[in-house]
Amino acid sequence: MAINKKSLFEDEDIELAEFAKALGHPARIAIMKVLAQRNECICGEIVEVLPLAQSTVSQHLMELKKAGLVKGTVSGVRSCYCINWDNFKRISSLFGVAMKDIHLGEETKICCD
Amino acid sequence: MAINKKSLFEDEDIELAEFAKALGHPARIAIMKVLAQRNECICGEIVEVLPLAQSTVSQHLMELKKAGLVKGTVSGVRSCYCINWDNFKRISSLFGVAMKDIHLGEETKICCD
DNA sequence: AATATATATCGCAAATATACGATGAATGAT
DNA sequence: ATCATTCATCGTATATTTGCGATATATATT
Repeated sequence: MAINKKSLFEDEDIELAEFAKALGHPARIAIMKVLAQRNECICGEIVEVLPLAQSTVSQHLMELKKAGLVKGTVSGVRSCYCINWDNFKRISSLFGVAMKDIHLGEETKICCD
Repeated sequence: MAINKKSLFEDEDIELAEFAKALGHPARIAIMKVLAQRNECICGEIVEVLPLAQSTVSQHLMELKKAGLVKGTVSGVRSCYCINWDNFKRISSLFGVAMKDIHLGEETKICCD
């Protein structure tokens, strides 16, 4: 019974995992890259770049939004998405620090060989 | 029909996503932290630290192994797990660079407000 | 040899994710 | 007012993930 046990973990671990999970699909990595590269907000151009149906891209965008990495507004017929920089900077930095902390454990380790 | 379309993405995006996905669960974040902190390889001590059944922890370890972030050897009755530093350093660095690249896109952006 | 211990694996159930086409809602163009 | 365009959402099918208990396996211990 796949009960959600995630609330039993530390808040930081949950937050880090949510960030990682949001980026845990190549489509969403690609979307973030596209959003970062273009100088204006993007709409359905993302759909053209990705090898996925429009509805599927929409779902991926929703997930990135839910994770706080992206925000979107409607401008006429189109929807305008862009990176939620405040959140992205905060969480990606947190993640980077966590990775660096893990890395600090390397030192004296010679094991599992 | 959930066909696997992942092979249609760029290799780098796939690799980054696999790394992120592997860390996309608080249990696996916690495991990596524990492995990094201890000075010897850990076995079932991980089970004691996590709020999950032994079999579930074993599965999470398998996933980290499959993603190349962890390696394990058998030593007697116990299993010894530790971080696969070569791989971890390479992929986490790749991921860090990708995040930094995304970050470079911030500049002139004032949108979606 | 018999028993205990540690861990992996199997089998299962439920939840979540992935993907698409079809449809709906809102806006822009004619 | 009608039609076209853009995007979100719904419904659905399938795949994957998450989780557990039960069982199997391999090594210590007695």
